[in-house]
Amino acid sequence: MNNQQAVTLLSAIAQEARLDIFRCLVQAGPAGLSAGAISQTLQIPNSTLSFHLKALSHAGMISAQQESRFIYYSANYQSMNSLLAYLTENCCAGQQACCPDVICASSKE
Amino acid sequence: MNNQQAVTLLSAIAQEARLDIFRCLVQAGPAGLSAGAISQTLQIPNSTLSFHLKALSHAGMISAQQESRFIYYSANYQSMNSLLAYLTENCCAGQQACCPDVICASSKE
DNA sequence: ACTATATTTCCACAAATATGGAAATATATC
DNA sequence: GATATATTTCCATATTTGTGGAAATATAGT
Repeated sequence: MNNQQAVTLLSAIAQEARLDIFRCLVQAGPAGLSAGAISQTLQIPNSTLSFHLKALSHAGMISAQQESRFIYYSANYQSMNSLLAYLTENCCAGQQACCPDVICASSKE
Repeated sequence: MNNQQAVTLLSAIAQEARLDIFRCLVQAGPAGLSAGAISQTLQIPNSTLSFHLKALSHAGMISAQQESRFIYYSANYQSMNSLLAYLTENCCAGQQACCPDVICASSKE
């Protein structure tokens, strides 16, 4: 991960509609959701949704997988985690206690 | 943390110069760095740096603290961690194994 | 007050981004 | 091949964002 890659990923989710879409997919899990399901859940017009899905996909934040007439989109967990790691890299120059463990509550139960 | 707050924070660091600045401060620790030190380290013109520091500060990603002639900027670790938690909230609807613990390597040693 | 240093504001311009209706393009079913 | 559904492309427009020189504003030391 470098600065530009991180900016690409961050820009992808630094937008209300796209952040909603991304979190929706993060919570949906690896199976993902079809464009239609996302459109219906989040009440986003088709053309607008398509624009944002493309942006997320192009940035590498999500992946698309065709299945018959539907296209299933899913979060790219690897990108997400690389990004989070980049942001916190060498945090506080090695002095503890500045940032608690908060990643992925679901992986902690 | 809600969608708009998260977008505000993400937008703040979704830009090459600002991401550099932010990471610089994350690594500098709570004591922070003066505007001049940042300008010198990252080779950013004063007016441009000021613009970006203001953006980061206004978004709540960093904090400013005056000390004599200098203004020390430091990362707002609480914002950062809230943001990371929001992104990964309810990840995979509770099924493990999608996202490893990656937060703040320095707090793990 | 004068000088030096630190930081911000002002400004004008260039570039990128977000929006949604209408039409076009898949893909499946009858 | 006709029809229905899913998704994308096209387009024009409005808005936001990034840039850096020059001038203005702090703050400290002499």
